[in-house]
Amino acid sequence: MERYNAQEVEPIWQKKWVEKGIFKSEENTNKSKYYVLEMFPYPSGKIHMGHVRNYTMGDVIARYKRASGFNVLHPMGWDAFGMPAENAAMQRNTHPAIWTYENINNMRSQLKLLGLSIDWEREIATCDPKYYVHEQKLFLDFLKKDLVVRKNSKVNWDPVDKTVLANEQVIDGLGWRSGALVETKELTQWFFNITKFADDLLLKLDDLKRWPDKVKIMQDRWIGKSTGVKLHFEIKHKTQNIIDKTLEVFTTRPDTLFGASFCAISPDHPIANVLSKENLEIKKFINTCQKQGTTLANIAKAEKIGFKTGITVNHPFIKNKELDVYIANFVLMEYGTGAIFGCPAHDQRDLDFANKYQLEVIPVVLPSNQDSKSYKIINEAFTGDGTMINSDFLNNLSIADAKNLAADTLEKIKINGQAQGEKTITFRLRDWGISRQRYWGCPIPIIHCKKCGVVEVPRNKLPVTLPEDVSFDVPGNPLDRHPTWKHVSCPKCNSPAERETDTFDTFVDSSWYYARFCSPHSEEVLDSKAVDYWLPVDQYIGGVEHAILHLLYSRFFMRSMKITGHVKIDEPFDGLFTQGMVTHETYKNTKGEWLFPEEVKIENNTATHIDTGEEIIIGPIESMSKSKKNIIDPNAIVSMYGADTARWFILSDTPPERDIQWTDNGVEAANKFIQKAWKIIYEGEKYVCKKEEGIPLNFTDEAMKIRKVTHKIISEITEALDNLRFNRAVAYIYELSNSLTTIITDKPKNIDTSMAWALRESLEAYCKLFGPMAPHLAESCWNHLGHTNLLAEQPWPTYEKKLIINETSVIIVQINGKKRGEIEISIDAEQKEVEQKAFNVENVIRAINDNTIKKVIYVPGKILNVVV
RNA sequence: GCCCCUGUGGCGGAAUUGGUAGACGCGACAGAUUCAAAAUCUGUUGUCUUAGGGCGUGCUGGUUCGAGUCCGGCCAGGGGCACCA
Repeated sequence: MERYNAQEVEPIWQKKWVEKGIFKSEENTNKSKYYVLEMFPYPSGKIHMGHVRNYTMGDVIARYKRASGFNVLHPMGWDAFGMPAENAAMQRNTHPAIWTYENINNMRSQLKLLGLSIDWEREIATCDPKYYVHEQKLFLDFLKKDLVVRKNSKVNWDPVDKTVLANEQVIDGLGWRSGALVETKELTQWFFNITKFADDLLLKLDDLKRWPDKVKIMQDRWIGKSTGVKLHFEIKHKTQNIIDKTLEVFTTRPDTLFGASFCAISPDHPIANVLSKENLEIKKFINTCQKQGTTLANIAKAEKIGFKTGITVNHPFIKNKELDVYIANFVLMEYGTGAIFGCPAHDQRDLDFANKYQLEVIPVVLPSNQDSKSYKIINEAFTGDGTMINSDFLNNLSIADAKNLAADTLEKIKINGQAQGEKTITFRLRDWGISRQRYWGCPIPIIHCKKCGVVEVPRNKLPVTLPEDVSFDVPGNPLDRHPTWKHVSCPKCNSPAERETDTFDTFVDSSWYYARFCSPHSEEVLDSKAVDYWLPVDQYIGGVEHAILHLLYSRFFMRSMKITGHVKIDEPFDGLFTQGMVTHETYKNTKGEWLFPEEVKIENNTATHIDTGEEIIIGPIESMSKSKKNIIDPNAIVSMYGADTARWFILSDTPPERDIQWTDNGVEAANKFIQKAWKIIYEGEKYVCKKEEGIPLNFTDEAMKIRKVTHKIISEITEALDNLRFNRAVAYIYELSNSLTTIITDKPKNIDTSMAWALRESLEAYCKLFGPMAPHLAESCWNHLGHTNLLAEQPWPTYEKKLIINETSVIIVQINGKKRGEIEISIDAEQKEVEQKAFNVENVIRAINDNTIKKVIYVPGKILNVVV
């Protein structure tokens, strides 16, 4: 027998698939469609094991669905804009475009080695003007429908690099590259009006039945809807520069108003701002708060500090009661109105604050097990359910009723001609800022004219492309300092004007790429026929790290594209699957330096350096990362074992949503299977009938046995793949392998025609079943069984129901819930019959002994439990 | 602090949703083959045992004829959010 040589064989099948174009997809309204999509990669230069896992899983689904008769769309592209290209440009003095396209070429060829069933003719790169011209059109469409707003916002500004930093690039208040103290700068920026859909984005989460709950919960909390009351406290005493007559406060607990003992505003509140100008101590205090916000977050989190402003407000319900207004470090300007009233008894933060400044603590909610006279709050606020006390007209009500009554009452009271309070809904979600002061992104198609203001670039002048002659040797945005690029004439009045030099956040690029894949070459933004046919994505697969932003932005884009008439539906992804990470042991030498796995030799649980023999410490298992060097290069695995081994390993043993640990033993086992399967087909083929032979009338018991196993396993694997349980599918493949091995190693000499037929049936099903997971091997096996067509074009095997139902079943006999024996009996046997047989089992007789039988429970086909 | 997930042999993990716990794989041990090794194949492999069984799914209590699965309380590990009024 020839050893199966994956490295030699795999390219041959890959070439055949391409030649026959079997992964090309076209709209075909006669067939049900199935759109499989994996999150497209950032072209960093090399694929990593995370990619292998992601794309292998998608490929299994794509191949399985294709075999199951679906018209499958399975495209691939590149999330090609973004900062790493600019960083590379700075470090290596190359152009971002050159670096990016080189990386794309590398990664494309690496991905192709994996034998993925991708329609490469649909490939897109977001940095391609042919792609982003449509993004610019979409932006202008959104602008017309008021989905885009322009407003001021604070950004992290690195004064050395002269650039805006993302939050994650600010480390302890310093720029990650320059180390400069990051400043807060106010810039006018473009925003997508995502808050417009806040309610709908929240509500429709319920309809996403095939999304992980985890992701839905995260989005729910991110949107952060809360219902409450916006209260206008009348300001009683104030300093001269304060012009406000009321202090606006948001609360979800209007029921606790009678327990209010102070008000507090955020250090960033406009009133605090005014005060800081007239009072140096307040200014100092605010500065301390702001420092704590970034650097000392962990230390400061416990301590609640405040500053008494001297301003007081009137209590809305209690005449002549005034509350002091503090500036407090724990009040956030970004949430609600940036001001609160404090009810220490029923909010821990407020209680901590009140205890520090000796403010009164009035309990207004009484837990059911407490007495109102003795009930006191000392160090722990009570946030549970109860009845109202010390609350005048709210007394004895439940919290819910008190909330309603308090809110209704506030709406009726008028101060300064307006209601004192109104029911309000607030969201944590804020509008999506999309302006980035960077070069390597999609230009925002806007021109700023001194006379006409903000002017759209006319559609026929799109795309606004990036200038190529830029340098990265000086800090700052190359678009801004380019000698000619930004200077244009106003499309409206023709006078000198300037281009917008900001580019889009790269999340914009990835918020609609899945739609563009439906018609990647269309002159329109989206071809409605294609989009209506293919969308939504039936199965989207990617890392959970995109649970919020990318997925929420995409959901926003679909809604917006619906308003602009590009699509007809709201939700982009019908099914979502978030796969786990790939992990590996870590290795360090005694100096504490990380080592690559290939530098380490492990014997009997002790590790030594492969060259020097020095002692190596085996560290914890962590997700593969360059910094810890615990990485395995997919290329190395593919060139050593072939793609099928890598694919097989990544699918085996570990459930796909969990982290998978990469081990050498695991890879060996995967490779062993590849060889074993080939051997089964190679040896088994000697005994099978001709492929055109018809089904025999009768089967021997032996033949029947293998047929039954085969059909059972077809049904199991079908179910496993329907539920993305790849590890279980692999286990069932092994089971069939074992059954087939037994037959083949027995080398049946007088094989009869029914066995020859059953064996062919089984071997062909076998190939088809592992086909989606090890596609190259499957083609070789299919070919060896005498077929000249491609397995990738064969239909998924079906099972006969009657072959997976047994005529007899094994009934477990229990005494008091403990297994005491088993009997085999016809599937439709009556309970009486089962009992009779069971009571003749030696073990059962012994166990019952002299005890009297109290009760007998019979679960048909499964269990007979005798209670004695 | 809050929320979510996970906890089953030496290891990765199965268990049709309340019905034989440990499928399948790895590792280990034994045997076959071999001059020998690798590879391959065949067994054995939760644990204690007086060989009848006993005990076993993080701990603990409960519901049930019957619990890995359901409910209450805890413990541990991982992830997410974090002063959200």
